[in-house]
Amino acid sequence: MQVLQSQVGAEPQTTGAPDRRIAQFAPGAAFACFTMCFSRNEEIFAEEEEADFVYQVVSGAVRDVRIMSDGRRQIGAFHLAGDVFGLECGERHRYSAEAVVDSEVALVRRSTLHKAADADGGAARRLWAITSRDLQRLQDHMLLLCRKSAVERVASFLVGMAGRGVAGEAIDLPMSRTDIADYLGLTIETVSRTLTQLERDRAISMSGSRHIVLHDRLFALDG
Amino acid sequence: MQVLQSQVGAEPQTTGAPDRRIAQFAPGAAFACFTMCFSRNEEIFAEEEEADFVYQVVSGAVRDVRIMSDGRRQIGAFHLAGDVFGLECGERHRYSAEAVVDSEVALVRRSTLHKAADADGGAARRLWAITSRDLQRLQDHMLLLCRKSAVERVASFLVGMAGRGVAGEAIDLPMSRTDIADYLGLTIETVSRTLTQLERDRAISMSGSRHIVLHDRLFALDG
DNA sequence: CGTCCCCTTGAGTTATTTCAACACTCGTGG
DNA sequence: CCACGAGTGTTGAAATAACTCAAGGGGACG
Repeated sequence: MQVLQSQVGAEPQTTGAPDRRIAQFAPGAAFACFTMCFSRNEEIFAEEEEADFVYQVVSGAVRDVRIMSDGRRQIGAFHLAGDVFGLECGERHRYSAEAVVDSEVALVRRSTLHKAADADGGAARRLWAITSRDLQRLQDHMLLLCRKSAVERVASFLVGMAGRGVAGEAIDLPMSRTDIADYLGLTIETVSRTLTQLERDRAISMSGSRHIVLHDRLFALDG
Repeated sequence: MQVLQSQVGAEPQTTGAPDRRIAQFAPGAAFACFTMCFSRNEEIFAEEEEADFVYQVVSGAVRDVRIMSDGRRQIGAFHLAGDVFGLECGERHRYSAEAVVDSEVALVRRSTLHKAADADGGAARRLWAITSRDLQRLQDHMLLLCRKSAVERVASFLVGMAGRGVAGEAIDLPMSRTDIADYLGLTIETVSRTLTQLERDRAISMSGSRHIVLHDRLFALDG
């Protein structure tokens, strides 16, 4: 997956050391950007913060987080290499974003995008398409949270992750059980037990808690 | 709330009898439209159907519905007078829409909107803003489905509905318990029991199953 | 070698669901 | 006017999926 033009030689740098490049958000939507590196669990932007930038994962993984006043946490999405995140039509971010593992991220100024959108209907429509795709993903995820069992949630999650990586049944999960639980609306114990059960049922194989091979029968469990 | 310009004299008509008007989607976003009436439980458009039109509720209420192959149902949103729904960036609808009660709906051709968007960045951005607002509502709703208890879900729902109607603590719920349950990710029994409990706790008063008066303490339960 | 973090597993608890019965409203038709 | 049935909402009792609490395992790292 080509994320950045002239990506050759893009090595992770220390936080705050920018490097000018071009971010390719979609076919026909390229923008001047610079890149930054964030270490594991570092916050990329905060909820309610001014949305001065739009982001794209170059390498690593990012999570969208919302926290309730009493500490209950929800993860709205995971972003992998190539994914755009933090794109807001309004003035402020509505969730915070954190690096799941050490990650490199491309930043584009929001003003750049909005200027392009105001000048050119085609550019505006491409931004709209990105938001629209996010909306669709959320709708699918809402159905999961609304009506699926724990086994179905975990199965859907694994199948979804498999569909995003390189083809093949083996996947690497960069995120912790806690992250998965807060994404699926379960507890870490339930996630852990469910994975164990899927392995007992020969729907998956695990080697280490983050490397999982999916078997055919798993797809039947993805409600 | 002004929904249609020259709305005076807009009487419900039989399904399929169009009437040319102007739909005011947002400040600065007005489009030629016609109106149609749908009776209770009638389908307005189906999942996967070509998205030839965009809709706005004139009167009544509309629900977005998704159904799983085994019959499990989810309601993604309720739309009341003034709300725009069925706006897609892609070619097809991703959920079906049904009238909750007898409703009048304004229709705008999708091609009209897309032409306006391609020609004018400002128009495109206003469409983007509508989708972005939907996205925000979905994010809030996801947090509810992910982490809130039954009491919190029902309380949030009531407070949310109250915020959409005319000011005041009294609200009319046009939708059935089944609709509420499928919106909140609960069963009808749990919704019913929770409402009864809220009334016992003097957080609400009910007169008939669809007319509810909210008391101050309810807002504390809205997690 | 000890500590920290994360994951797993077990046992007991609980919120919510499931199943079943009953109440209420509203047309329709005798 | 009342009987009837369909549709909708409420309530109770039992079942269960998922949660909570608690303990232990294993790898990474100083």
